[in-house]
Amino acid sequence: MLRKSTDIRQEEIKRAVLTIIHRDGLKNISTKNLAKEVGISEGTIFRHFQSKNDIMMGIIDDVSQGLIEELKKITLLDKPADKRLFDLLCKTVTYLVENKGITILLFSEASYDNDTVMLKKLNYIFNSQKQLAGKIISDGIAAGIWDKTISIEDVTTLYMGIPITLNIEMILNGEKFQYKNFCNRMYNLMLKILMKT
Amino acid sequence: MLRKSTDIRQEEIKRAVLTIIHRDGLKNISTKNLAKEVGISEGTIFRHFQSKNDIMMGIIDDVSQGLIEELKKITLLDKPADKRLFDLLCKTVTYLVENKGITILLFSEASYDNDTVMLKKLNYIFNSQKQLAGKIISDGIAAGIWDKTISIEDVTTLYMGIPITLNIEMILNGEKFQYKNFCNRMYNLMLKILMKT
DNA sequence: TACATTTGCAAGCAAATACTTACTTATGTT
DNA sequence: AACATAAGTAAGTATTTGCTTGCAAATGTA
Repeated sequence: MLRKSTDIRQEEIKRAVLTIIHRDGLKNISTKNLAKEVGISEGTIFRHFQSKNDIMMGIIDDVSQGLIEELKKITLLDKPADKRLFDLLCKTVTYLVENKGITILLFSEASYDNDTVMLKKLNYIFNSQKQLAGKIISDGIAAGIWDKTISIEDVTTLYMGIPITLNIEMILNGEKFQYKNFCNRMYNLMLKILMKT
Repeated sequence: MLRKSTDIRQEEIKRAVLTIIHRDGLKNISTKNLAKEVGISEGTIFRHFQSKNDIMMGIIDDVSQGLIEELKKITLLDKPADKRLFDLLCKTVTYLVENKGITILLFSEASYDNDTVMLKKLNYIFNSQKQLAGKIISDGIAAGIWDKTISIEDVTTLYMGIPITLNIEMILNGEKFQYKNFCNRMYNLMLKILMKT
């Protein structure tokens, strides 16, 4: 009987959630299937997590501490705004491609039970991204490289559509979808919006 | 005992699905809750639908025959491309606001069980919108009002982010979210992308 | 009025759900 | 070697799930 620490098992279980969502769909993330995927018994899952909801919360916290913290660093770097916006977008796209299933989870959890704690966490993830993009755009305008007449709120709303569309395409078109150059292509469109007229 | 025809009951049941999703979350669309919302017994639901899955399929078919057919009409109207693009976007936004819960349903069904029939229906809904927008943009370029160097595929990908972001905002910000002028604001951003340089 | 059809419901079904219990076994420490 | 602790399991729990059954009553039609 191979034994592993709670730290390691927690990571394995969280990873299994994303694997199952991406491969088999949301319907199949039962604790029974989760256990099977990891190769442990169902009871062991509850040795390492208090509840199934705690697993989901854990994954969402990972996104906050992983992706969002990375994006903050990019935003605060001492680089021109256009470079930072490009990096911000590409980092997000890369993260979503490498963690397939995460947007489905975020979206479904957001819609699952109108749970306020969950909604706050998801609001943070969504609005952080939006605000960081807004910060960079604001910097670019201040630096004189972008159009000062545009509405930052509107541009960031449109910006937030990019990662979400990416996920819809990933679900619907599966392996066929081309993420190569995806961030470059979307970045160029954003540039045209920000461009001075 | 008040009795209604299957036609009417089917509409009531489908409407109840969207109401519950929007008000209480995805978790609560059990046949028991559905029956309670409509004011009938659980058994009666299965008098009017063969299965719960058939209810979902019915709603998705409604979107195809309702929204998508409307959008097709707009696309084929004899109007300038810019007017049609505006109408297309506004019709979509209006539909989503009036049918709150529908995007959650579409998205969750798409991710629920990797069911090919369902995925085909959803692919049709997604790609139809994308193609109709592409058709209008292509017309606008042919008419000489828009930039012929842009990638229609890229612009329509970005375009598809708009209705989806709208929904995320509706879920996360609830009643606070301002849909007023939403389509105008997004339309103006699209125009800037399409603009000749 | 007679009768077939449609719509309704209460009660029940097997299967699945998240989670618990009682107990075993491996592992690190003294 | 002795022991405490952490990690594991099989077999349960109560509850919920989508769906069925048998029968009653409303409705349309002759």
